[in-house]
Amino acid sequence: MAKELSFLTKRSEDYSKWYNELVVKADLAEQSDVRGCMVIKPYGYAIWEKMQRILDDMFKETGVQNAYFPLLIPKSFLSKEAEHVEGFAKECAVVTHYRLKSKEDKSGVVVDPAARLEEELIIRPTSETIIWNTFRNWIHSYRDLPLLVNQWCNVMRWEMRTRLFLRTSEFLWQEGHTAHATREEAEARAQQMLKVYANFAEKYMAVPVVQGVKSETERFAGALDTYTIEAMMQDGKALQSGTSHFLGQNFGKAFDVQFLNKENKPEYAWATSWGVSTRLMGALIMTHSDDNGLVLPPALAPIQVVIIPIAKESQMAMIDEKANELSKKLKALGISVKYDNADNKRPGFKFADYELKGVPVRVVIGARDLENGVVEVMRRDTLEKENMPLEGIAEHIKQLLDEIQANIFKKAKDYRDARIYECDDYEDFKKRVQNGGFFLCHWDGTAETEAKIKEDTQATIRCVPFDVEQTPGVDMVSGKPAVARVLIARSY
RNA sequence: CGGGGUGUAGCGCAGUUGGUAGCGCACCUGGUUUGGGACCAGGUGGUCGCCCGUUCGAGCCGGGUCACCCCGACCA
Repeated sequence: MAKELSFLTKRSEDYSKWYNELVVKADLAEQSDVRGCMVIKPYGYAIWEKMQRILDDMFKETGVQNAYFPLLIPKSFLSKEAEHVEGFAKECAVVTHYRLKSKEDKSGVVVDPAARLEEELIIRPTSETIIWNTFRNWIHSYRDLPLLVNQWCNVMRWEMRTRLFLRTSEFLWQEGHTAHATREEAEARAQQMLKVYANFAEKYMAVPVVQGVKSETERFAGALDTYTIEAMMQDGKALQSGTSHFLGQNFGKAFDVQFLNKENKPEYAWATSWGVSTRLMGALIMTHSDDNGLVLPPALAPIQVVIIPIAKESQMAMIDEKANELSKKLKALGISVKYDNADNKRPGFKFADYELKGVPVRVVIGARDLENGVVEVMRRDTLEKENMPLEGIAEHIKQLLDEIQANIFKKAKDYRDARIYECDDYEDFKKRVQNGGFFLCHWDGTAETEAKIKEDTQATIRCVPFDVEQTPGVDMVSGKPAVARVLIARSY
Protein backbone atom coordinates (compact mmCIF):
# COMPACT_ATOMS: atom_id res chain seq x y z
CA MET A 1 0.00 0.00 0.00
CA ALA A 2 2.75 2.38 0.91
CA LYS A 3 4.72 1.46 -2.12
CA GLU A 4 4.45 2.97 -5.55
CA LEU A 5 1.94 0.73 -7.28
CA SER A 6 3.47 0.61 -10.70
CA PHE A 7 6.75 -1.17 -11.16
CA LEU A 8 7.09 0.32 -14.60
CA THR A 9 8.30 3.59 -15.98
CA LYS A 10 5.25 5.63 -16.97
CA ARG A 11 4.37 5.53 -20.64
CA SER A 12 4.28 9.29 -20.84
CA GLU A 13 7.74 9.68 -19.33
CA ASP A 14 9.77 7.48 -21.64
CA TYR A 15 7.88 5.36 -24.12
CA SER A 16 10.86 3.27 -25.22
CA LYS A 17 11.96 2.53 -21.70
CA TRP A 18 8.42 1.68 -20.68
CA TYR A 19 8.10 -0.71 -23.60
CA ASN A 20 11.35 -2.45 -22.87
CA GLU A 21 10.63 -2.84 -19.16
CA LEU A 22 7.18 -4.13 -19.91
CA VAL A 23 8.42 -6.83 -22.26
CA VAL A 24 10.93 -8.00 -19.66
CA LYS A 25 8.80 -7.67 -16.53
CA ALA A 26 5.69 -9.22 -18.05
CA ASP A 27 7.90 -12.22 -18.72
CA LEU A 28 7.52 -12.13 -22.50
CA ALA A 29 11.12 -11.95 -23.65
CA GLU A 30 14.59 -10.71 -22.89
CA GLN A 31 17.67 -9.77 -24.76
CA SER A 32 20.02 -12.64 -25.39
CA ASP A 33 23.74 -12.52 -24.80
CA VAL A 34 23.99 -13.30 -28.49
CA ARG A 35 24.27 -10.11 -30.49
CA GLY A 36 20.94 -8.62 -31.49
CA CYS A 37 19.01 -11.76 -30.65
CA MET A 38 16.07 -12.29 -28.35
CA VAL A 39 15.03 -15.03 -26.00
CA ILE A 40 11.26 -15.48 -26.07
CA LYS A 41 10.16 -16.75 -22.68
CA PRO A 42 7.39 -19.32 -22.18
CA TYR A 43 4.69 -16.77 -21.43
CA GLY A 44 5.54 -14.70 -24.49
CA TYR A 45 5.84 -17.78 -26.64
CA ALA A 46 2.41 -18.98 -25.53
CA ILE A 47 0.92 -15.82 -27.04
CA TRP A 48 2.90 -16.32 -30.24
CA GLU A 49 1.72 -19.94 -30.42
CA LYS A 50 -1.88 -18.80 -30.17
CA MET A 51 -1.31 -16.31 -32.97
CA GLN A 52 0.32 -19.01 -35.07
CA ARG A 53 -2.54 -21.42 -34.63
CA ILE A 54 -5.17 -18.89 -35.62
CA LEU A 55 -3.23 -17.54 -38.59
CA ASP A 56 -2.42 -21.03 -39.74
CA ASP A 57 -6.09 -21.95 -39.78
CA MET A 58 -6.89 -18.78 -41.68
CA PHE A 59 -4.25 -19.59 -44.29
CA LYS A 60 -5.51 -23.13 -44.70
CA GLU A 61 -9.02 -21.87 -45.27
CA THR A 62 -7.66 -20.13 -48.36
CA GLY A 63 -6.05 -23.33 -49.64
CA VAL A 64 -2.51 -22.74 -48.42
CA GLN A 65 -0.42 -25.70 -47.24
CA ASN A 66 2.58 -25.73 -44.95
CA ALA A 67 6.03 -26.85 -46.04
CA TYR A 68 9.60 -26.32 -44.95
CA PHE A 69 12.67 -25.15 -46.88
CA PRO A 70 16.35 -25.03 -45.86
CA LEU A 71 17.84 -22.43 -43.57
CA LEU A 72 20.93 -22.08 -45.74
CA ILE A 73 20.82 -20.53 -49.16
CA PRO A 74 23.69 -20.81 -51.65
CA LYS A 75 25.08 -17.36 -52.29
CA SER A 76 24.50 -17.66 -56.02
CA PHE A 77 20.73 -17.89 -55.50
CA LEU A 78 20.69 -14.42 -54.05
CA SER A 79 22.38 -12.99 -57.11
CA LYS A 80 19.72 -14.13 -59.54
CA GLU A 81 17.10 -11.45 -59.07
CA ALA A 82 18.73 -8.05 -59.50
CA GLU A 83 16.49 -5.92 -57.29
CA HIS A 84 16.27 -8.60 -54.67
CA VAL A 85 20.07 -8.63 -54.41
CA GLU A 86 20.09 -4.87 -53.88
CA GLY A 87 17.61 -5.17 -51.04
CA PHE A 88 18.72 -8.32 -49.34
CA ALA A 89 22.25 -9.33 -50.21
CA LYS A 90 23.65 -6.88 -47.69
CA GLU A 91 22.84 -7.41 -44.04
CA CYS A 92 23.15 -11.17 -44.08
CA ALA A 93 25.02 -13.74 -42.01
CA VAL A 94 27.30 -15.85 -44.15
CA VAL A 95 28.48 -19.40 -43.53
CA THR A 96 32.01 -19.77 -44.85
CA HIS A 97 33.34 -22.91 -43.13
CA TYR A 98 32.00 -26.29 -42.11
CA ARG A 99 34.41 -27.44 -39.42
CA LEU A 100 36.07 -26.37 -36.19
CA LYS A 101 39.21 -27.80 -34.70
CA SER A 102 40.81 -27.74 -31.28
CA LYS A 103 43.54 -25.24 -30.63
CA GLU A 104 47.04 -26.64 -30.27
CA ASP A 105 47.02 -25.98 -26.53
CA LYS A 106 43.47 -27.38 -26.12
CA SER A 107 42.28 -24.03 -24.78
CA GLY A 108 39.33 -23.84 -27.16
CA VAL A 109 38.33 -24.21 -30.76
CA VAL A 110 39.18 -22.34 -33.93
CA VAL A 111 37.71 -22.40 -37.40
CA ASP A 112 39.56 -24.95 -39.48
CA PRO A 113 40.96 -22.97 -42.41
CA ALA A 114 41.06 -26.18 -44.46
CA ALA A 115 37.28 -26.43 -44.20
CA ARG A 116 36.43 -23.42 -46.29
CA LEU A 117 33.27 -23.82 -48.38
CA GLU A 118 33.64 -23.55 -52.11
CA GLU A 119 30.40 -21.58 -52.25
CA GLU A 120 29.35 -19.64 -49.18
CA LEU A 121 25.91 -20.24 -47.70
CA ILE A 122 23.67 -17.43 -46.57
CA ILE A 123 21.43 -17.74 -43.54
CA ARG A 124 18.04 -16.91 -45.05
CA PRO A 125 16.90 -13.32 -44.66
CA THR A 126 13.75 -14.41 -46.53
CA SER A 127 13.20 -17.48 -48.69
CA GLU A 128 11.98 -16.34 -52.11
CA THR A 129 15.15 -17.53 -53.80
CA ILE A 130 15.40 -21.01 -52.38
CA ILE A 131 11.68 -21.57 -52.72
CA TRP A 132 11.55 -20.46 -56.34
CA ASN A 133 14.57 -22.57 -57.07
CA THR A 134 12.50 -25.50 -55.76
CA PHE A 135 9.32 -24.41 -57.53
CA ARG A 136 11.13 -24.89 -60.83
CA ASN A 137 10.95 -28.63 -60.24
CA TRP A 138 7.38 -28.57 -59.02
CA ILE A 139 5.79 -26.54 -61.78
CA HIS A 140 5.48 -27.83 -65.32
CA SER A 141 1.89 -27.37 -66.34
CA TYR A 142 -0.94 -24.92 -65.70
CA ARG A 143 -2.49 -27.86 -63.88
CA ASP A 144 0.22 -27.54 -61.20
CA LEU A 145 -1.02 -24.05 -60.45
CA PRO A 146 -1.81 -22.28 -58.28
CA LEU A 147 0.84 -23.52 -55.90
CA LEU A 148 0.19 -22.19 -52.41
CA VAL A 149 2.75 -22.87 -49.69
CA ASN A 150 3.65 -21.35 -46.39
CA GLN A 151 6.45 -21.97 -43.96
CA TRP A 152 6.83 -21.11 -40.30
CA CYS A 153 10.48 -20.48 -39.62
CA ASN A 154 13.18 -18.18 -38.38
CA VAL A 155 15.07 -15.75 -40.54
CA MET A 156 18.11 -13.61 -39.89
CA ARG A 157 18.92 -10.07 -40.89
CA TRP A 158 22.03 -8.48 -39.47
CA GLU A 159 20.28 -5.37 -38.19
CA MET A 160 22.35 -2.47 -36.90
CA ARG A 161 20.08 -1.58 -34.04
CA THR A 162 17.69 -4.00 -32.46
CA ARG A 163 14.67 -3.73 -30.20
CA LEU A 164 12.79 -6.58 -28.53
CA PHE A 165 10.14 -8.00 -30.88
CA LEU A 166 10.20 -4.97 -33.19
CA ARG A 167 13.58 -5.56 -34.73
CA THR A 168 15.88 -8.42 -33.80
CA SER A 169 18.65 -10.06 -35.78
CA GLU A 170 16.83 -13.34 -35.76
CA PHE A 171 13.06 -13.44 -35.76
CA LEU A 172 10.25 -15.93 -36.12
CA TRP A 173 7.70 -15.49 -38.85
CA GLN A 174 5.66 -17.16 -41.49
CA GLU A 175 6.34 -16.58 -45.12
CA GLY A 176 3.80 -17.58 -47.71
CA HIS A 177 4.87 -18.11 -51.31
CA THR A 178 2.49 -18.68 -54.14
CA ALA A 179 2.83 -19.31 -57.87
CA HIS A 180 0.07 -18.56 -60.36
CA ALA A 181 -0.74 -18.93 -64.01
CA THR A 182 -1.95 -15.38 -64.49
CA ARG A 183 -1.10 -11.91 -63.38
CA GLU A 184 -4.66 -11.28 -62.21
CA GLU A 185 -4.74 -14.35 -60.05
CA ALA A 186 -1.44 -13.48 -58.38
CA GLU A 187 -2.49 -9.90 -57.73
CA ALA A 188 -5.77 -11.09 -56.27
CA ARG A 189 -3.90 -13.51 -54.00
CA ALA A 190 -1.58 -10.79 -52.71
CA GLN A 191 -4.58 -8.67 -51.84
CA GLN A 192 -6.48 -11.59 -50.39
CA MET A 193 -3.66 -12.34 -47.96
CA LEU A 194 -3.49 -8.72 -46.91
CA LYS A 195 -7.16 -9.00 -46.03
CA VAL A 196 -6.39 -12.10 -43.97
CA TYR A 197 -3.75 -10.13 -42.05
CA ALA A 198 -6.04 -7.17 -41.52
CA ASN A 199 -8.80 -9.44 -40.34
CA PHE A 200 -6.46 -11.20 -37.93
CA ALA A 201 -5.09 -7.95 -36.56
CA GLU A 202 -8.49 -6.44 -35.94
CA LYS A 203 -10.51 -9.45 -34.91
CA TYR A 204 -8.00 -11.32 -32.76
CA MET A 205 -5.33 -8.82 -31.80
CA ALA A 206 -7.88 -6.01 -31.49
CA VAL A 207 -5.41 -3.81 -33.32
CA PRO A 208 -6.99 -1.51 -35.92
CA VAL A 209 -4.96 -1.26 -39.10
CA VAL A 210 -4.83 0.89 -42.20
CA GLN A 211 -4.57 -1.18 -45.37
CA GLY A 212 -2.84 0.20 -48.39
CA VAL A 213 -0.16 -0.10 -51.01
CA LYS A 214 3.45 1.01 -50.58
CA SER A 215 5.15 3.68 -52.63
CA GLU A 216 7.88 2.53 -54.99
CA THR A 217 10.70 3.45 -52.60
CA GLU A 218 9.15 1.57 -49.69
CA ARG A 219 8.42 -1.53 -51.75
CA PHE A 220 9.89 -4.97 -51.01
CA ALA A 221 13.03 -5.66 -53.01
CA GLY A 222 11.91 -7.47 -56.14
CA ALA A 223 8.19 -6.70 -55.84
CA LEU A 224 5.94 -4.89 -58.30
CA ASP A 225 3.53 -4.01 -55.53
CA THR A 226 3.74 -4.25 -51.77
CA TYR A 227 0.54 -4.17 -49.77
CA THR A 228 0.74 -3.36 -46.08
CA ILE A 229 -1.18 -3.10 -42.87
CA GLU A 230 -0.09 -0.18 -40.71
CA ALA A 231 -0.97 0.05 -37.03
CA MET A 232 -0.63 3.09 -34.77
CA MET A 233 1.20 2.71 -31.49
CA GLN A 234 0.33 4.76 -28.42
CA ASP A 235 3.07 7.26 -29.12
CA GLY A 236 1.48 7.96 -32.50
CA LYS A 237 4.15 6.19 -34.52
CA ALA A 238 3.27 3.71 -37.24
CA LEU A 239 4.23 0.07 -37.15
CA GLN A 240 4.28 -1.90 -40.38
CA SER A 241 2.64 -5.04 -39.10
CA GLY A 242 2.33 -7.26 -42.13
CA THR A 243 3.10 -7.14 -45.82
CA SER A 244 1.94 -8.97 -48.92
CA HIS A 245 3.84 -8.67 -52.18
CA PHE A 246 2.88 -9.06 -55.79
CA LEU A 247 6.17 -10.15 -57.32
CA GLY A 248 5.17 -10.32 -60.98
CA GLN A 249 7.28 -12.73 -63.01
CA ASN A 250 10.56 -11.54 -61.52
CA PHE A 251 11.29 -14.72 -59.61
CA GLY A 252 9.73 -16.92 -62.28
CA LYS A 253 12.21 -15.52 -64.77
CA ALA A 254 15.18 -15.44 -62.38
CA PHE A 255 14.71 -19.11 -61.50
CA ASP A 256 13.34 -20.22 -64.83
CA VAL A 257 10.01 -21.41 -63.53
CA GLN A 258 8.01 -22.03 -66.69
CA PHE A 259 4.82 -23.94 -67.30
CA LEU A 260 2.84 -24.92 -70.36
CA ASN A 261 -0.49 -23.13 -70.56
CA LYS A 262 -3.71 -24.47 -72.06
CA GLU A 263 -2.50 -23.45 -75.53
CA ASN A 264 0.63 -25.55 -74.96
CA LYS A 265 2.77 -22.40 -74.86
CA PRO A 266 5.50 -21.86 -72.21
CA GLU A 267 4.95 -19.03 -69.73
CA TYR A 268 6.70 -17.78 -66.62
CA ALA A 269 4.83 -18.24 -63.35
CA TRP A 270 3.49 -15.25 -61.45
CA ALA A 271 4.46 -14.90 -57.80
CA THR A 272 3.35 -13.53 -54.49
CA SER A 273 4.88 -13.64 -51.03
CA TRP A 274 3.50 -12.46 -47.74
CA GLY A 275 4.61 -12.54 -44.13
CA VAL A 276 3.98 -11.57 -40.57
CA SER A 277 6.48 -11.95 -37.78
CA THR A 278 6.95 -11.81 -34.04
CA ARG A 279 6.83 -8.07 -34.61
CA LEU A 280 3.07 -8.56 -34.20
CA MET A 281 3.85 -9.17 -30.53
CA GLY A 282 5.28 -5.68 -30.39
CA ALA A 283 2.14 -4.29 -31.99
CA LEU A 284 0.01 -6.12 -29.47
CA ILE A 285 2.00 -4.82 -26.53
CA MET A 286 2.24 -1.23 -27.69
CA THR A 287 -1.38 -0.91 -28.73
CA HIS A 288 -3.17 -1.92 -25.56
CA SER A 289 -0.87 -1.79 -22.57
CA ASP A 290 -1.13 0.77 -19.79
CA ASP A 291 0.95 1.84 -16.80
CA ASN A 292 -0.07 -1.27 -14.90
CA GLY A 293 1.34 -3.47 -17.62
CA LEU A 294 0.15 -5.60 -20.47
CA VAL A 295 -3.47 -5.71 -21.60
CA LEU A 296 -4.11 -8.82 -23.66
CA PRO A 297 -7.10 -9.37 -25.91
CA PRO A 298 -9.01 -12.41 -24.59
CA ALA A 299 -8.67 -14.10 -27.98
CA LEU A 300 -4.90 -14.32 -27.57
CA ALA A 301 -4.40 -14.42 -23.79
CA PRO A 302 -2.76 -17.68 -22.69
CA ILE A 303 -4.61 -17.30 -19.40
CA GLN A 304 -8.03 -15.72 -19.87
CA VAL A 305 -9.19 -15.92 -16.28
CA VAL A 306 -7.14 -16.12 -13.12
CA ILE A 307 -8.72 -17.16 -9.86
CA ILE A 308 -7.05 -15.95 -6.68
CA PRO A 309 -8.04 -17.19 -3.23
CA ILE A 310 -7.85 -15.11 -0.10
CA ALA A 311 -8.18 -16.95 3.16
CA LYS A 312 -6.59 -18.17 6.30
CA GLU A 313 -5.13 -21.62 6.06
CA SER A 314 -8.06 -23.19 7.91
CA GLN A 315 -10.45 -21.97 5.23
CA MET A 316 -8.42 -22.97 2.21
CA ALA A 317 -10.04 -26.34 1.71
CA MET A 318 -13.44 -24.75 1.27
CA ILE A 319 -12.11 -22.09 -1.10
CA ASP A 320 -10.22 -24.69 -3.12
CA GLU A 321 -13.45 -26.53 -3.64
CA LYS A 322 -15.34 -23.46 -4.86
CA ALA A 323 -12.45 -22.44 -7.08
CA ASN A 324 -12.09 -25.85 -8.67
CA GLU A 325 -15.80 -25.94 -9.30
CA LEU A 326 -15.72 -22.57 -11.04
CA SER A 327 -12.57 -23.50 -12.91
CA LYS A 328 -14.28 -26.60 -14.25
CA LYS A 329 -17.31 -24.66 -15.42
CA LEU A 330 -15.14 -22.09 -17.18
CA LYS A 331 -13.11 -24.77 -18.89
CA ALA A 332 -16.31 -26.40 -20.09
CA LEU A 333 -17.07 -23.12 -21.84
CA GLY A 334 -13.70 -23.24 -23.58
CA ILE A 335 -12.08 -20.63 -21.36
CA SER A 336 -8.49 -21.06 -20.23
CA VAL A 337 -8.26 -20.53 -16.52
CA LYS A 338 -5.57 -20.61 -13.88
CA TYR A 339 -6.27 -21.12 -10.22
CA ASP A 340 -3.34 -19.66 -8.36
CA ASN A 341 -3.41 -20.96 -4.82
CA ALA A 342 0.34 -20.82 -4.34
CA ASP A 343 0.88 -19.94 -0.70
CA ASN A 344 4.30 -18.39 -1.11
CA LYS A 345 2.88 -15.23 -2.70
CA ARG A 346 0.44 -12.90 -1.03
CA PRO A 347 -2.76 -11.88 -2.81
CA GLY A 348 -1.60 -8.32 -3.41
CA PHE A 349 1.46 -9.59 -5.22
CA LYS A 350 -0.65 -11.84 -7.39
CA PHE A 351 -3.06 -9.01 -8.26
CA ALA A 352 -0.22 -6.83 -9.47
CA ASP A 353 1.55 -9.67 -11.22
CA TYR A 354 -1.44 -10.84 -13.27
CA GLU A 355 -2.23 -7.24 -14.16
CA LEU A 356 1.33 -6.86 -15.35
CA LYS A 357 0.85 -9.97 -17.47
CA GLY A 358 -2.38 -8.71 -18.95
CA VAL A 359 -4.75 -11.48 -17.85
CA PRO A 360 -8.17 -10.20 -19.00
CA VAL A 361 -10.30 -11.28 -16.03
CA ARG A 362 -9.49 -11.84 -12.38
CA VAL A 363 -11.78 -13.59 -9.96
CA VAL A 364 -11.07 -13.23 -6.25
CA ILE A 365 -12.60 -15.80 -3.98
CA GLY A 366 -12.36 -14.68 -0.37
CA ALA A 367 -13.67 -16.25 2.76
CA ARG A 368 -15.35 -13.02 3.80
CA ASP A 369 -17.28 -12.53 0.57
CA LEU A 370 -18.09 -16.17 0.27
CA GLU A 371 -20.21 -15.93 3.39
CA ASN A 372 -22.42 -13.59 1.36
CA GLY A 373 -22.21 -15.95 -1.62
CA VAL A 374 -20.30 -13.50 -3.81
CA VAL A 375 -16.90 -13.23 -5.45
CA GLU A 376 -15.06 -10.25 -6.92
CA VAL A 377 -14.62 -10.04 -10.68
CA MET A 378 -12.18 -7.56 -12.16
CA ARG A 379 -11.67 -6.78 -15.84
CA ARG A 380 -8.17 -5.82 -16.88
CA ASP A 381 -9.09 -3.33 -19.60
CA THR A 382 -10.93 -0.91 -17.34
CA LEU A 383 -9.74 -2.23 -13.95
CA GLU A 384 -13.37 -2.18 -12.80
CA LYS A 385 -14.31 -4.52 -9.97
CA GLU A 386 -17.70 -6.00 -9.38
CA ASN A 387 -19.09 -8.31 -6.73
CA MET A 388 -21.10 -11.13 -8.20
CA PRO A 389 -22.96 -14.18 -6.94
CA LEU A 390 -21.20 -17.44 -7.80
CA GLU A 391 -24.43 -18.59 -9.39
CA GLY A 392 -24.22 -18.21 -13.16
CA ILE A 393 -20.86 -16.51 -13.04
CA ALA A 394 -19.17 -18.68 -15.68
CA GLU A 395 -21.61 -17.54 -18.36
CA HIS A 396 -21.20 -13.97 -17.23
CA ILE A 397 -17.42 -14.25 -17.55
CA LYS A 398 -17.73 -15.68 -21.03
CA GLN A 399 -19.74 -12.64 -22.06
CA LEU A 400 -17.33 -10.37 -20.25
CA LEU A 401 -14.43 -11.76 -22.26
CA ASP A 402 -16.24 -10.93 -25.49
CA GLU A 403 -16.99 -7.49 -24.17
CA ILE A 404 -13.34 -6.89 -23.28
CA GLN A 405 -12.26 -8.03 -26.73
CA ALA A 406 -14.68 -5.57 -28.33
CA ASN A 407 -13.86 -2.79 -25.91
CA ILE A 408 -10.09 -2.79 -26.33
CA PHE A 409 -10.53 -2.77 -30.09
CA LYS A 410 -12.86 0.18 -29.87
CA LYS A 411 -10.54 1.96 -27.48
CA ALA A 412 -7.56 1.46 -29.79
CA LYS A 413 -9.59 2.52 -32.82
CA ASP A 414 -10.91 5.67 -31.16
CA TYR A 415 -7.40 6.53 -30.04
CA ARG A 416 -6.07 6.08 -33.55
CA ASP A 417 -8.91 7.80 -35.35
CA ALA A 418 -8.48 10.85 -33.14
CA ARG A 419 -4.89 11.03 -34.40
CA ILE A 420 -5.49 10.78 -38.12
CA TYR A 421 -5.30 14.23 -39.66
CA GLU A 422 -5.79 15.64 -43.10
CA CYS A 423 -3.06 18.16 -43.69
CA ASP A 424 -2.40 20.48 -46.64
CA ASP A 425 0.22 22.82 -45.26
CA TYR A 426 3.82 21.61 -45.17
CA GLU A 427 5.02 23.99 -42.44
CA ASP A 428 2.13 22.92 -40.26
CA PHE A 429 2.84 19.28 -41.10
CA LYS A 430 6.52 19.52 -40.19
CA LYS A 431 5.65 20.75 -36.71
CA ARG A 432 2.78 18.42 -35.97
CA VAL A 433 4.22 15.19 -37.33
CA GLN A 434 6.86 15.25 -34.60
CA ASN A 435 4.14 14.59 -32.02
CA GLY A 436 3.04 11.45 -33.82
CA GLY A 437 -0.14 10.64 -35.66
CA PHE A 438 -1.12 9.63 -39.17
CA PHE A 439 -1.22 12.42 -41.72
CA LEU A 440 -3.27 12.17 -44.87
CA CYS A 441 -1.64 14.42 -47.42
CA HIS A 442 -1.74 14.88 -51.14
CA TRP A 443 1.35 13.54 -52.86
CA ASP A 444 2.55 14.20 -56.37
CA GLY A 445 3.84 10.65 -56.69
CA THR A 446 7.52 11.54 -57.04
CA ALA A 447 10.39 10.00 -55.13
CA GLU A 448 11.90 13.49 -54.73
CA THR A 449 9.00 14.72 -52.64
CA GLU A 450 9.07 11.55 -50.62
CA ALA A 451 12.78 11.94 -49.93
CA LYS A 452 12.38 15.57 -48.92
CA ILE A 453 9.68 14.73 -46.40
CA LYS A 454 11.88 12.04 -44.94
CA GLU A 455 14.87 14.31 -44.73
CA ASP A 456 12.95 17.17 -43.15
CA THR A 457 10.90 15.18 -40.67
CA GLN A 458 12.02 11.51 -40.57
CA ALA A 459 8.44 10.67 -41.47
CA THR A 460 7.78 8.36 -44.42
CA ILE A 461 4.92 7.52 -46.70
CA ARG A 462 3.46 4.47 -45.02
CA CYS A 463 1.04 3.66 -47.80
CA VAL A 464 -1.60 4.82 -50.21
CA PRO A 465 -4.61 3.77 -48.14
CA PHE A 466 -7.44 1.81 -49.73
CA ASP A 467 -10.34 2.89 -47.61
CA VAL A 468 -9.98 6.65 -47.88
CA GLU A 469 -12.23 8.60 -50.20
CA GLN A 470 -9.83 10.12 -52.66
CA THR A 471 -10.09 13.57 -54.16
CA PRO A 472 -7.45 15.18 -56.34
CA GLY A 473 -5.50 18.07 -54.85
CA VAL A 474 -2.13 19.76 -54.62
CA ASP A 475 1.05 18.27 -53.20
CA MET A 476 1.86 20.22 -50.04
CA VAL A 477 5.61 20.04 -50.68
CA SER A 478 6.03 20.55 -54.41
CA GLY A 479 2.78 22.36 -55.22
CA LYS A 480 2.28 19.99 -58.14
CA PRO A 481 -1.07 18.31 -58.79
CA ALA A 482 -1.73 15.12 -56.87
CA VAL A 483 -4.32 12.45 -57.53
CA ALA A 484 -4.59 11.06 -54.01
CA ARG A 485 -3.82 11.47 -50.36
CA VAL A 486 -1.20 9.17 -48.83
CA LEU A 487 -0.62 8.18 -45.22
CA ILE A 488 2.50 9.78 -43.77
CA ALA A 489 3.89 9.09 -40.31
CA ARG A 490 6.98 8.49 -38.31
CA SER A 491 7.46 4.80 -37.89
CA TYR A 492 9.28 2.02 -36.09
C1' C B 1 30.14 3.24 -39.84
C1' G B 2 29.54 8.62 -37.65
C1' G B 3 27.87 11.56 -32.71
C1' G B 4 26.95 10.90 -27.34
C1' G B 5 26.88 7.75 -22.91
C1' U B 6 27.71 3.56 -19.59
C1' G B 7 30.66 -0.74 -17.76
C1' U B 8 31.24 -2.34 -9.68
C1' A B 9 26.89 -9.16 -6.84
C1' G B 10 21.41 -12.05 -10.92
C1' C B 11 18.97 -6.79 -11.56
C1' G B 12 19.16 -1.39 -10.25
C1' C B 13 22.87 1.66 -8.25
C1' A B 14 26.54 4.27 -4.46
C1' G B 15 31.71 4.37 -3.75
C1' U B 16 34.54 11.14 -0.85
C1' U B 17 41.31 13.10 -1.03
C1' G B 18 44.18 6.63 -4.23
C1' G B 19 44.35 2.95 1.55
C1' U B 20 42.12 -3.30 -0.20
C1' A B 21 34.09 -2.99 -1.70
C1' G B 22 28.86 -1.27 -0.04
C1' C B 23 23.21 -0.23 -0.46
C1' G B 24 18.25 -1.62 -2.38
C1' C B 25 15.75 -5.54 -4.86
C1' A B 26 16.21 -10.74 -5.84
C1' C B 27 17.97 -15.43 -3.71
C1' C B 28 18.62 -19.09 0.76
C1' U B 29 17.23 -20.51 6.30
C1' G B 30 13.87 -19.93 10.38
C1' G B 31 9.59 -17.67 12.36
C1' U B 32 5.19 -14.60 12.21
C1' U B 33 1.75 -13.31 8.30
C1' U B 34 -2.01 -13.47 4.02
C1' G B 35 -8.79 -8.37 1.32
C1' G B 36 -3.59 -4.47 -3.37
C1' G B 37 3.52 -6.01 -4.66
C1' A B 38 4.27 -8.55 3.93
C1' C B 39 7.50 -8.20 8.32
C1' C B 40 11.54 -9.67 11.68
C1' A B 41 16.16 -12.19 12.34
C1' G B 42 20.17 -14.59 10.13
C1' G B 43 22.77 -15.94 5.58
C1' U B 44 24.84 -16.89 0.27
C1' G B 45 26.77 -14.17 -3.58
C1' G B 46 32.52 -9.72 -6.43
C1' U B 47 39.14 -11.37 -10.93
C1' C B 48 35.27 -3.59 -9.79
C1' G B 49 34.63 -5.35 -18.57
C1' C B 50 39.79 -6.52 -20.26
C1' C B 51 45.15 -5.18 -20.99
C1' C B 52 49.26 -2.01 -20.03
C1' G B 53 51.22 1.93 -17.17
C1' U B 54 51.93 5.53 -12.72
C1' U B 55 52.24 4.38 -7.33
C1' C B 56 54.45 1.44 -1.28
C1' G B 57 49.24 0.83 -2.67
C1' A B 58 44.34 1.64 -8.23
C1' G B 59 37.13 0.57 -8.49
C1' C B 60 39.17 5.72 -8.35
C1' C B 61 44.78 8.60 -12.04
C1' G B 62 46.89 7.95 -17.48
C1' G B 63 46.97 5.14 -22.20
C1' G B 64 44.82 1.36 -25.03
C1' U B 65 41.05 -2.18 -26.02
C1' C B 66 36.33 -4.69 -25.84
C1' A B 67 31.20 -4.85 -24.86
C1' C B 68 26.57 -2.73 -24.29
C1' C B 69 22.95 1.45 -24.50
C1' C B 70 20.93 6.03 -26.81
C1' C B 71 20.73 9.36 -31.43
C1' G B 72 21.57 8.83 -37.03
C1' A B 73 22.27 5.55 -41.82
C1' C B 74 19.51 0.10 -42.65
C1' C B 75 14.97 -2.51 -41.67
C1' A B 76 9.22 -7.30 -40.80
